[in-house]
Amino acid sequence: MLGTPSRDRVAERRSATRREILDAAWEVARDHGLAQITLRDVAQRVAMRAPSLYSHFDSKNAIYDAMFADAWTECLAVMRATADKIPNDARAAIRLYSRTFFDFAVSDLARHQLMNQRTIPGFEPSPEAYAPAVEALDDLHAHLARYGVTRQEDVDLSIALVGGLIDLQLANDPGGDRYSRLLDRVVDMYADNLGLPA
Amino acid sequence: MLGTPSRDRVAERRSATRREILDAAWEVARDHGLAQITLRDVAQRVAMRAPSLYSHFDSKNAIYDAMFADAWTECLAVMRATADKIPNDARAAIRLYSRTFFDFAVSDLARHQLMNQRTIPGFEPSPEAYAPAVEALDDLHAHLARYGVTRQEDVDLSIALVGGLIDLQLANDPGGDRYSRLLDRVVDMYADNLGLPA
DNA sequence: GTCTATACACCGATAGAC
DNA sequence: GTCTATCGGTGTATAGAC
Repeated sequence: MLGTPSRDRVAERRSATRREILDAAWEVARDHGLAQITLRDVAQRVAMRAPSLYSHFDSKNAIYDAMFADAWTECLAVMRATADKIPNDARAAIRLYSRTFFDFAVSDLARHQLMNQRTIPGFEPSPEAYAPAVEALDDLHAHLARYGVTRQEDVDLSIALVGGLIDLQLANDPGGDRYSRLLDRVVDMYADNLGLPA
Repeated sequence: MLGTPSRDRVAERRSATRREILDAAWEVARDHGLAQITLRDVAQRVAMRAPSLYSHFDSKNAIYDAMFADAWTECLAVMRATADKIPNDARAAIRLYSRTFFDFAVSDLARHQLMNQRTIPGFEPSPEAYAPAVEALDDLHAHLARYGVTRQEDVDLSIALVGGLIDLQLANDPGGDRYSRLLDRVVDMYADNLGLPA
């Protein structure tokens, strides 16, 4: 069948177009803010009209959903990339793990708002988009378990401690280190409280 | 001047109308979410048309601004109402202070989003609206100073610790106590780290 | 002064031609 | 699959009634 592209080629082109749209959406989010994304603005950056986006995404929230999956997939990759550099010492290990997540979160405000805050009015991530986030959480549990930290409330606490610093860093000193430099201290407080060896 | 209300009466009526509009706005925020406030919805609850609100507020953001001042003024009042119940013991005092703020924040999601997060797209509080927030922060500094906690980074840390728990409580277990019950433990971690007497 | 009526520009979303 | 046209909704501005 001359001139008829294979089914794979078609699927590949569709997937590439989806990727271009998502990249454009991230661009808009970083330029004007996550909540300020408009379909017309995204469409313009991929040389389309706004309604054409509906051929690739069911709704604006579906774009947010794919971006949510994007963000947590990348986070998972970053966290696992440091997994083999993790030292044996428990405190040093938790410090590195926390620092990696902190730096990842703080380096992109729009991404952090999408991943960790409920800043978009009607948006709730779908179970599929949530999957990599659950995977990252499972990794955290496994990571802490290596040092004997297995109680749910202890894991909850570690998330609260790091999250509190991230939020303030982004809100009150974006690009600075006012709260970033408190991270190691907080991890040590945490380790002390759990009775981990100094 | 029979039938001509005094200047005071007029100002009083205007102020009362402003109050009614703000109360209606809070109602909408709690019913549908802070970002879902629409002028038409607020107007309907005070038996007006949307454009009439512009006789009392310059813009929608001006309503958010007045609500922001509202929230921090109330917070300040709540915090000061417990000020005379503060025990002498440093740890117990910081525990009570933290608990009071935690409970206040957690009891109203919309209010917390307005006070402590940047969830409304174009909104930035005016200096006047910010004043009670600054006052509350000054109170916190003075409170901690009574126990020898004066370094900026130590104050920052206390805010991050409590704030991290508040955010997770509202996001992951609204109405529950999953993170609330970790608050005293966090305060003790903090006190230990600062070397406060046990 | 206060409110209404009307209008504008923009948004997400849909219908239908090609 | 992409387009044009359009719909109901939003915040906002203004002219004019009372």
